[in-house]
Amino acid sequence: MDKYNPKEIEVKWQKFWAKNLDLCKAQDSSKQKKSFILDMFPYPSGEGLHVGHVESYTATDIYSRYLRMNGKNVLHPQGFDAFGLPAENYAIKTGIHPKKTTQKAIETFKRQINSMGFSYDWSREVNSSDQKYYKWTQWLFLLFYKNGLAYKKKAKVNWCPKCQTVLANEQVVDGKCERCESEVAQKDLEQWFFRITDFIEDRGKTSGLLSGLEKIDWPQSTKILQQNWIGKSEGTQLKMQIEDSNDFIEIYTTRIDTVFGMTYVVVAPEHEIIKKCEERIKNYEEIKKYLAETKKKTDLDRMEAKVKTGVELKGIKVINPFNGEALPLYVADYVLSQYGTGAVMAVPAHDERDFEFAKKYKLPIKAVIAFDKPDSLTSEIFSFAKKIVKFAKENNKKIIFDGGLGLDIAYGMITRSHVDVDIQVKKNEIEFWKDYFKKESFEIKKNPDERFELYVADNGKFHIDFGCYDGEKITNKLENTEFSAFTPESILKFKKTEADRLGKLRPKDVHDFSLFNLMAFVADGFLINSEKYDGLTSEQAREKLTAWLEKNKLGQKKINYKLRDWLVSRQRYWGAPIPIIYCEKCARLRQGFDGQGAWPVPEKDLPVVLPDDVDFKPTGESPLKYSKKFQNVKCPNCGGKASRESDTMDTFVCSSWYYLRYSDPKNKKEFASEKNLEKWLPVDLYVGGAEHSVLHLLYARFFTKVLHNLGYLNFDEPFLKLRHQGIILAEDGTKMSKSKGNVVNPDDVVSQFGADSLRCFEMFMGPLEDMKPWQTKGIVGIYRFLERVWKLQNKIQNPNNQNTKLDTLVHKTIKKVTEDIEAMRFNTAISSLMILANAFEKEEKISLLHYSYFLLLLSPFAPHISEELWSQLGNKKAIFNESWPKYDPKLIKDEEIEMVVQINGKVRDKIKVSADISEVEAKKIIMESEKIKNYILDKKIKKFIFVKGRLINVVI
RNA sequence: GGUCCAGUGGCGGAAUUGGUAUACGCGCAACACUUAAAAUGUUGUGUCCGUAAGGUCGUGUGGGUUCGAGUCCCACCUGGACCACCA
Repeated sequence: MDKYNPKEIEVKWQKFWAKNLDLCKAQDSSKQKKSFILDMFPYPSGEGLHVGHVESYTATDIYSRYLRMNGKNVLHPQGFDAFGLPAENYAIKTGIHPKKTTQKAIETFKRQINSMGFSYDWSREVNSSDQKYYKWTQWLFLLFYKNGLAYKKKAKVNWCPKCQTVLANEQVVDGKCERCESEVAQKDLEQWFFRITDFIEDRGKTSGLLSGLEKIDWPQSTKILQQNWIGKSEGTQLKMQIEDSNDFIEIYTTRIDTVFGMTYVVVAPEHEIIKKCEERIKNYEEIKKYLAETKKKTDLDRMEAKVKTGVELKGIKVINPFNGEALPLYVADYVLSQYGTGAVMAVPAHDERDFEFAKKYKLPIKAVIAFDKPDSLTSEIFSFAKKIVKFAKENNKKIIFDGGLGLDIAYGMITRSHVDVDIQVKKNEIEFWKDYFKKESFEIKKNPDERFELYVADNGKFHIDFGCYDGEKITNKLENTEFSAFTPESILKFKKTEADRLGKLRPKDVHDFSLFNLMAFVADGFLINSEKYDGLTSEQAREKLTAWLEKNKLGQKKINYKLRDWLVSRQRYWGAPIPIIYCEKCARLRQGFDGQGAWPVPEKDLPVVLPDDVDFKPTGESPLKYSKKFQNVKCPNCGGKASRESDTMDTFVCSSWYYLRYSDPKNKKEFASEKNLEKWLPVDLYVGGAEHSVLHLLYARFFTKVLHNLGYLNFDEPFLKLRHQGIILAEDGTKMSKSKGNVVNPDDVVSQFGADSLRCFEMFMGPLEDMKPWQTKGIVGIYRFLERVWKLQNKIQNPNNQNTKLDTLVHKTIKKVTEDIEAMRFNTAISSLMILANAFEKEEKISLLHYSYFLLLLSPFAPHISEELWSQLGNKKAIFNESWPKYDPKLIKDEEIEMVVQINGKVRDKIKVSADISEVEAKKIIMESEKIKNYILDKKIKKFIFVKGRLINVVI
């Protein structure tokens, strides 16, 4: 036998698999049950494959191989998300065409992927920059267009000055470009959008982007992320008249219950009312100046500004329809024009931002929500405290008394005040006080155990934390307070310090302290200062107030979303051209954009091919505009001279439907045939990074929903089960990055240890979804394990006497590995394989059967070595399409177990007993044990707890 | 600021979902093999006390529920991820 030489055997078997393509091939016509196991197709970057890719691809490869061995017809394809900015930017720098760099990168990726032994069905490879693919991306665009789901409009859009293109909202992070991190500016441009907002809620039989989340098996965190991104909020839209005019301002609020606390109104700088009322505004110059200032600010500036700014529109008052109050109107950039109506009612007593603004401009603060009645409660407990003190004096007892109002904090704000009383009594007088509190109908919940433990007494109105002291051991807090602490002054002081400590609300900011008592942000409560609505709960009030508005035609319920329509056009070259033709002549016929007639490219003329004769230098306009080859086009309607849309599509459009194409990648007539779509989709398992939680995953769901709604698909969620792989960090715990030079190149690892070691190591590092640091040293452990597996073949011999202990372990391992793969717990699967290998090593001889089982279990993880050892055993068939072993339930049962003997829950002994020992027998055995007898001595046994096959616990 | 997640040896991480905490691997130590080293193998490896047998404490901190808590509940501390002026 030779030494374990991964280099040699890995190349050998990769060649074998490449020659026997059917092994990986998904069978369109097979009757076996299908399973579609998908990786997010990679962007073929020049940097090559990353260990992070290897992690998720290994996971899906193990799963695919496992399913194949279980007789499933598995579709496990791979492809390339080949359009995108990096290749184009590289082209700008070097002049090398993106097509070339992309092609080269794809070759590298494929070489690296194949060197890992992944069992992809390459016959179904897709490449989004291939015209055979983007023909269908364009076709889908037209389908959207024809159904009113793609439209062009002038809008304020995110503009990245460095990338010289617009960006989707989703691609702007902290006001910066997701890609190059330069600050994003706002520009008014005419752009193409997809109506993703039409699919937030259910549409016919198609479930919406929100409700669809309920029926798919995705990580909870990802679902929540999508929900938050969609940002549904239910509120009220309210019309408010401008004093002495017929103009109205419409505002949106989720807290109409606080409407009586409105003390001013604010509009966004972009709000139309400013222009509309220009003549009436007395300080228009000042306003103009402010608007100019805010226009200069980027979104980032606006967000980072810690102090809110704004200017009053003098001469204009807005009327609160509920009480007729005329309120001042402000323009301030803390109000966003894109959300709601771009105008808000300001309730400084109950909204933090309004509060801040009101403080700065000295605007009135009116509280209209209370949370309980602290004043009445305070007086009640105050009188009770007096009563206790009096009683103590009468009976010559001494107590230490501390108390005050406590503040409950939620959302970082005060939501409720409650009464707290701490009483400490002398230890030897505790029985006396217990009796007293019982008489006062306090429930004593827990016996204080005659020590310094508090217990809670509760009479339904307030509770008392009750403890005792013996003159020495009292808490610091109580030491100096005796009962003098409990005064109205001390309560106020307590509240002040509490608020100071929180740093949230400072009483000095509020003129009237009783107001502070009642003030709270965010939370619901009871209405006060609200005329006939006083006493209602916030929830009741919202309903009544909205109903009143509806009756008077001043407002209605309104649902708002944060999600906007998806901006899909890009002023860049390396993407799929948008298949639209503009004709000036036809403009009258079909008013489109900028007075042009916009015509979809006829289906027979697809694809609109990306031309080669372009200058990549970004000018702010699409490079395609200057390609003669590209622009030389006739109007599909009148045949006259026309021009093409020169923008390309966001690469996320290409990746929103690629999974459908895998079912029928070579189809020239359709994006995929109905038959094949029905055969393979939806995707059964999708694995990829959590960074795609909103962008790609939301867009892909949107595409599926559109196609379902239009009758092309019979499912409305593309990915039934989704799992994320965690990021692999560099050894120092930081992110791997080229600039830091701490990137681990899979090629290096493969040449040193082999692909099997890398695969197994990445799976062994920890749970798939966890973020985990790379450990170069750790990989030798896996290599040693595989080396030992290699050497184990020396021990194969068919021993006559069956080794039942090993039998049990082998079958237990089959069970464990099977369950772990199903649940994608690959780390523990490998560890149980190691345990079995260690057990084999301890044996002088192992049976061929046991070893074969082991290899079958190992093969999805380390396919090369398994295949090699399998063939060395003389097997003709590749282990690749062997059957997955089944465990024998009879064999996994231990005959003898170690029963744990506990005394009061502490392990005191372990006794070897038969596995199905009964409680009676177990009792008998332990009562005879000397060790246990010593513990029990003459103590009374209260009871036994017996857990079959596990432990017995003696309670004394 | 909000939301979610996590905190277990020197390190990566296990723990049948409330039942022997630290599986498996790395590292470390001793020994064997060797002229020597590497490689490999064997043994040991949470803490404190003890020659030992054995015992003590022990899963971020403090409390609670339970015969029994890494696991459940409450409060706090620390770290991470995502979102963040969305009215």
